[in-house]
Amino acid sequence: MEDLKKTIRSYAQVSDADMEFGLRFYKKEIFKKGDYLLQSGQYIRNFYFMKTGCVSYYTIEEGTAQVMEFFTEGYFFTDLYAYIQEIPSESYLEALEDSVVYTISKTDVQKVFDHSHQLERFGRLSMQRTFVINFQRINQLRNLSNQERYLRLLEKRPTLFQRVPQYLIASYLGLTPVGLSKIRKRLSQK
Amino acid sequence: MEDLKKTIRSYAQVSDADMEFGLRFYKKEIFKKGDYLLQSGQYIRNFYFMKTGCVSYYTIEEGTAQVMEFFTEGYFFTDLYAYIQEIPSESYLEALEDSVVYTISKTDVQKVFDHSHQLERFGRLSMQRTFVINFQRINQLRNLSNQERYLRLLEKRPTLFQRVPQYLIASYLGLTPVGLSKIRKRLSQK
DNA sequence: AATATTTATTAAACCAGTTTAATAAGAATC
DNA sequence: GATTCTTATTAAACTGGTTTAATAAATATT
Repeated sequence: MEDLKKTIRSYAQVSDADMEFGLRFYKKEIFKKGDYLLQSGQYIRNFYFMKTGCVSYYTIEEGTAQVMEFFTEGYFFTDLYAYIQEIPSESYLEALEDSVVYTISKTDVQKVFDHSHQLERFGRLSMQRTFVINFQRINQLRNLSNQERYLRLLEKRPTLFQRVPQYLIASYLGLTPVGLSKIRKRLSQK
Repeated sequence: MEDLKKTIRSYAQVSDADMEFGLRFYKKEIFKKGDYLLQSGQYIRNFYFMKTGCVSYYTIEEGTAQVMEFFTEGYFFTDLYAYIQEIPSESYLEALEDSVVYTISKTDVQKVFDHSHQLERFGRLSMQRTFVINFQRINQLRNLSNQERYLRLLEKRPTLFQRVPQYLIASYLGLTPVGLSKIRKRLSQK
């Protein structure tokens, strides 16, 4: 769990004792391609850390998947919206590849935060990080064209395009497969 | 500062001693209509709580204002993006009405969190609340039509339409004034 | 009250996406 | 290697917005 430890310490100073206390609650889990970590209607009880693999986070709107995010190596993830509010999820977490994760239950997270002010701070700061990412996301949705968002994704997460079918990337960008195909054609003609 | 106190306690249990400790750092400030609490290029050093009034939070993209949010009574606000990252702001906070706020500096916030685990928890939970709101925002940008978003806003914050000029609301919805006018016409014809 | 300024609507031409449907290309399975 | 299934592209008609410009309505100023 070295990479989990390192990721936590990239957010906040945590003593060895507190770190050990916290890490004891994490368990390793393995999902096969196609497995669901979560399905719509279920309560989400766990937080995840992606060791290796890829999980898509999506809802289904009027019959078609709307991909919110692709979680890859080093991501902390869950259905944070349902997790925070303790409401049944309206989303899916599906392994797009065989994936290895470390996972901790929400009740254990609470124990960890109660026990350690340092780890509660980690919790606050990782929420802040999530805020920053979501803020950028909103800005990009508002201020960039679809073509620009496609180009940014290509630049920022180039490996995604090898790992994930294009129609899911189209969905992630808020497009239809046809729309993305048009953008790609337009770009290739220059 | 009763309403500030009440709002804090709506997030987390806070003892009278800790609450008193925290509130001592807040100062009352008054802004006149048209005043800037923040301008692009400046560092934002404070967190605000809106007692009475209205402040718009916007960037300028290619010469035109892009309104991110209208902060009204009971809102905690700042340019959270620049605040968290301690980078120069790219945004403006402008009073659309004479406004009374309570404000605390970031360094004092840090003091408060260091001193009180309960208030650090308030900090984490208010970040969570912000996450939930941003998440809904992203979902609405992705999944709703402009018309639907207009109708939701009308339903959720009806008083805004009396307080704020329509072209700013158009901007908030990610539209041009012409676009919003068309939507309103289309709706009125039914 | 008259005038100037700001804000909102309308019209016309345009554009980047959509939907539907057909086709082509690629990957998996027998 | 042929067949089937999945994924990507293309075409055509359509749609909900955009831009620009003119006009109308509301608000502020003298």
